[in-house]
Amino acid sequence: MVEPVKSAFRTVKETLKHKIVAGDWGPGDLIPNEVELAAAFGCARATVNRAVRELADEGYVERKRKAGTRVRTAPLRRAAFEIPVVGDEIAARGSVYRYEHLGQQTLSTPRWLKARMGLDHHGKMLHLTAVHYADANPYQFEARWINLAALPQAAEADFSLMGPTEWLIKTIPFSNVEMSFSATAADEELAHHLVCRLGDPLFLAERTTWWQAEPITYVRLAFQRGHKMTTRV
Amino acid sequence: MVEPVKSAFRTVKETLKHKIVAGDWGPGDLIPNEVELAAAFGCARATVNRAVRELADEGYVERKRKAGTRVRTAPLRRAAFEIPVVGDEIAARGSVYRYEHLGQQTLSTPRWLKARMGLDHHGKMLHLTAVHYADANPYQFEARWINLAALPQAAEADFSLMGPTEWLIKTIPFSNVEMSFSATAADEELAHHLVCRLGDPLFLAERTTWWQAEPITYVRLAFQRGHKMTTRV
DNA sequence: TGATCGGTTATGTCTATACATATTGTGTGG
DNA sequence: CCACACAATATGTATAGACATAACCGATCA
Repeated sequence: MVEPVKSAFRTVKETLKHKIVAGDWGPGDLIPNEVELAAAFGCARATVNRAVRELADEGYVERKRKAGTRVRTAPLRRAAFEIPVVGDEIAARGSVYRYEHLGQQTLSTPRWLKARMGLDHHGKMLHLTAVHYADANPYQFEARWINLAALPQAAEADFSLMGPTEWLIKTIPFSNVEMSFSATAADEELAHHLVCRLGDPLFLAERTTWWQAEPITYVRLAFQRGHKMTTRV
Repeated sequence: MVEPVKSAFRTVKETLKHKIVAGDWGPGDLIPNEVELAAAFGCARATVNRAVRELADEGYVERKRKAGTRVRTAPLRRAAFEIPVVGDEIAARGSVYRYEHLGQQTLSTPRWLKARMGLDHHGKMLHLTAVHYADANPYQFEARWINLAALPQAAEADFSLMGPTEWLIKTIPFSNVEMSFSATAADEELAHHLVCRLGDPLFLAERTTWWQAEPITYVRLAFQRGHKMTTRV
């Protein structure tokens, strides 16, 4: 547990947050304005401003000019996940990570993929499949498409040594991402590689990545049976 | 698309972010210090500080006293979801929301639930089941347990009118939550209520809620076949 | 009645300045 | 050559003061 360093704006923030969480100030209630709070806490308005601004960012209050600051009526329920690289995730759990490159081929872009990536022109895709292992157990099956029109270097990369995820992070470290999560039934391929039965329910993550508005890659990650993705808010 | 209002710190932030995303400054690179940036942008150091601090919060850079500010080597991949109340979610998609309360009973806490909620003492739980509909179609099956030791009022609440989620938000608007997502196979009950086949893969969300360190409720939400949870980062 | 125009108010941002604090690097003495 | 003290440095926080801006509210006028 990291105990945050004391500082005036943190004290103000924690004090106000406590009043909200404990219900002293209920949803919809107007809280004192910044000048009053600054006087009450004996600090500058800028200090109160930072405290209350952060509470607004975190979804505790809503602020409006002239109208003042109110406790949110419908508190924001946000879930945030850190998405680690699969190798790091497995290593962090104390297991040995192994990556098996199954194969790659250059294909013309399937229709469904063009729709998903928002591509209008024709072009080639590099298609890769791989399995990620934790110790001796298959952990995740990866099926990836890389847009060769945007990333021609991918054709020359050697994905038997470095996984496509690592290679992509190295090549374009900052990108925009759309992720979606769902459930799917194991087909022949998944059942074989993840060592489960045909039709078993599997947790599925899909991710499309853009770099400067250009679609780069789409990946479909099927997790081992029973996998859970967890977060604490 | 919301075009953010122009302001100096936003300009600084966007300019720096662009340099990072475009690769002008690569991972690990040291960026100019606040005084230099302030001079370059012709603004006060506090303005630069806010810009860079927000970039650090968003995972673009790492800051250390005396050592300076560096572009993150392993950019944080975060996925954030807004978790709406199911009724609002369905209404937002333009469908008609309907809620069907199936039943409720008071039970002693099962062993698995005590483990999950971190309860050591014995006590009663209110167990509820319900189905949420979008138009005529079942959307989500809800199985919920409410800790009566922490929330005795729940025993008197009428959950045929107001869904347990709404009731809980009203009762304890601000709480801590642990969520997890996985895939499961439809059992008899789920197949019946969600109108799918036995064994169909379903997307599952589980949520445990605490209020001031006290466990309040655990809920298991099974979504209609094919459901996807999507987010854009 | 109703639309419009200012004035008032609370938040939003910015500045200049100051001191605190973590961390690095340097130099000194053993 | 190492340990330790100390200076240098970049970020972290706080201050008072100022002006900007959105939004509410009442007054004025068609």
